[in-house]
Amino acid sequence: MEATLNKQDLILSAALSLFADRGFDGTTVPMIAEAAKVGAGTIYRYFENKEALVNTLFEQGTLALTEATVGQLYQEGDDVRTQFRHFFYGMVTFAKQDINGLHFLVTHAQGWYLTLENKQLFEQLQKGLYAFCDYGIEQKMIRSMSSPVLIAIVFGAFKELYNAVRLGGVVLSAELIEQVEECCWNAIEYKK
Amino acid sequence: MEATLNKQDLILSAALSLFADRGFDGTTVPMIAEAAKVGAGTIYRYFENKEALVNTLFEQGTLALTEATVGQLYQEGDDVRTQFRHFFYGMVTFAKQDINGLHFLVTHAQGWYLTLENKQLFEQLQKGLYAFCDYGIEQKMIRSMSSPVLIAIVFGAFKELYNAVRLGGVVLSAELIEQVEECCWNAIEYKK
Amino acid sequence: MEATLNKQDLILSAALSLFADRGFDGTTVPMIAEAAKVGAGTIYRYFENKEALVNTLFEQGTLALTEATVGQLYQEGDDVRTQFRHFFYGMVTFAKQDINGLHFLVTHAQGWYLTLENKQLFEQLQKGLYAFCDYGIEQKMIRSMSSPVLIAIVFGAFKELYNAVRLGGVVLSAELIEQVEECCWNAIEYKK
Amino acid sequence: MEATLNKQDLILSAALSLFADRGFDGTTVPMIAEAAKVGAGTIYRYFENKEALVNTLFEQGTLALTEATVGQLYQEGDDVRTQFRHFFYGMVTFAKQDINGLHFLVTHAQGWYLTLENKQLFEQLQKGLYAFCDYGIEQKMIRSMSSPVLIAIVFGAFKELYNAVRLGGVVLSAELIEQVEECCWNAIEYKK
DNA sequence: AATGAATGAGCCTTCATTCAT
DNA sequence: GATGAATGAAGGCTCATTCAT
Repeated sequence: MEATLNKQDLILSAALSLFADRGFDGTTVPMIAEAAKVGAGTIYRYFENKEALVNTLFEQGTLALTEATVGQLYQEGDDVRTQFRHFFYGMVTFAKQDINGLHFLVTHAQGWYLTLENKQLFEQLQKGLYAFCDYGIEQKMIRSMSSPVLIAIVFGAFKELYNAVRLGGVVLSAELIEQVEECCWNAIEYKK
Repeated sequence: MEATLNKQDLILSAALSLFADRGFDGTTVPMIAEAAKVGAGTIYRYFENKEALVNTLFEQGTLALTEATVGQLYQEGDDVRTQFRHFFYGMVTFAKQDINGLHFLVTHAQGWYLTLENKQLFEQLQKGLYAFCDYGIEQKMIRSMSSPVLIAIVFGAFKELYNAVRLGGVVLSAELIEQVEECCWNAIEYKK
Repeated sequence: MEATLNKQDLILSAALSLFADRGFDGTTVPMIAEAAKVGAGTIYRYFENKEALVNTLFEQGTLALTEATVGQLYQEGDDVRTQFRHFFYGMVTFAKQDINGLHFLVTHAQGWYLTLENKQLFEQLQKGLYAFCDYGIEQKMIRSMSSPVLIAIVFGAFKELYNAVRLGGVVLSAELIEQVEECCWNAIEYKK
Repeated sequence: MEATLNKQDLILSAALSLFADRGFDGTTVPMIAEAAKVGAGTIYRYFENKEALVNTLFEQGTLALTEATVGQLYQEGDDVRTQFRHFFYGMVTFAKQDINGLHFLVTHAQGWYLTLENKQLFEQLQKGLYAFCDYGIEQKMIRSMSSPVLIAIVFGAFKELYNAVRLGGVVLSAELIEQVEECCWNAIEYKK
């Protein structure tokens, strides 16, 4: 069944866990090899070096998160409140899929080892979210504030929450997620 | 003015910046020495090793943040809303004092190099904040949710915001801070 | 011929020479690596650290010397004089096999880096020799003196002699060895 | 009373103990400073560097041992047996004076840090002893053997014995010393 | 293709030596 | 003269990377 996981995926998956837990610099290639159950040399058949590996993970993650969030916005006929919900549940889905993926992305987004392309890719994601905020402000649905601040609030809250989940301190029920979504919306919604 | 800074403080300050930017494992002792403008060996006159250095910073930071936040709570005669404001402005003051300090703390709180004492110190801080949430819930001023979740939301938002400030993407005016404080309160306040 | 020597043996052999010549603290790992014609890192594939390396050598040497000396004693039917000869030629054989081995052992037997096990192993060797002296005294073949003193005399003489050989100042012929053996026996034999 | 010991002597004395115990390379300058109860910098007021310090000790020791041994030989009217006794008791006196001095000399005589002058000084001492042996052989009082071998036997035995004393395993009474002297003489005396 | 032994650059740390006080 | 804080060269050791099998 899961024998279909090829070596490259094994390596990527092992590396993601370790990077999320210990950071790029705190993770050694032998650690990844052992966790992926491959020889250390094998990693270099699939990735030019350790930096290429982290950049591959970062790119995949950023693209997936972009798709899961920005990609949910602007669905025809949706009002800003609904779009926000879609955006939020996009993050939830992304986070659920791989509890480490989100933490890896946010803890490695400023890494010195990231390529310019990947740094820009992450900025694109942020800009997409800023644009949504600006649209919501225009529609008088979202508080009139600098959109990076608004995104920081929502995204920061979400990120911290899932970090607590990842570390085992919090268990999220569907109901709780719904409440958190409401909290986040309350934080940024436009008040008459 | 600042010529009074002794070598130990120079080292601590340089290390804090570098740890905040590159993480513990991504920062080398020679990097710290160069940034502090001291010889590499000098660092070992003040700190037993690199781990002792990071633990000193972590302890100082955690104590200061505890004082700045939990220490602001439960002032006589204050209602929950006012206490929250004090707590929030405590964080603002802390963050303003050393823009790297907050980011350092949160990015290093799970580090393998932390002593048990420091891990417990940080947990104490969290527990203090949870207790405040529970009190607010009891007073029907804060939404009835698991307090770690509430703290994650407020603290995550704040942290992300100041990270944006640290990275230069956001400039905080007094007015903007006030608004953010309101946002955070809105996120968690009790709704009839 | 000796192309069969594996890396571990190359390292052990190079380390033995250097330790014998310069002592443990005066020998650097890069020195050993160069002498063994391996990379410095390779040494750590075979030995946990420099101390483990010196302890391996010490253990091997002590066991071999014990076998070569104490192991020669108490052969059935041998009188004390013959046993002494066997003991002496056991040392000769040991010293010939590796001219550095004996000097390494005696110069490192008090080292702070030795494990308790190795210190005890060396003490066992000494005790074995003491026991032989006590036996010889009982048989009225060896002078009645404290056995550590008797052993110090014979062993010290032998050791110093082979150190002179090692340093190139003395060449030992079979005949000379025989004479030295007689000298040593004369030193400790029982006189009517 | 002993306040007359100046700093230089304090340093020399502390260094001698430490070198004898841990060897030159295993002894650090701060160790010496602490044992001598002076600042580390003070050592450099009296000695150009660590090597100069060890060479000073080695020179003093070699000269004193030469005086104590070779200096006792060839006293008018003494036969070879008596001269040997004087030589032997010269060593005893030397060793008694500073139990570490003898061990320091013999364990450091091949050190890479010794100056050529000091190496030659030590060789002179050896040559003086060789000459005595040759004289004794000529007089048919000492066994006809290569004199370095004879010296190795006597000196090696003596050295090892006093090392045992130094390490606390053996206590030498006047009577025991007399016996050991006899043993050593027996080892090398001419047999009809 | 896969491995892991081997390598050496670079890390953390120590310590001989200097120098301002 | 005496000190010990400061330094940086060098040591022990790790680990990213290569390559023979």
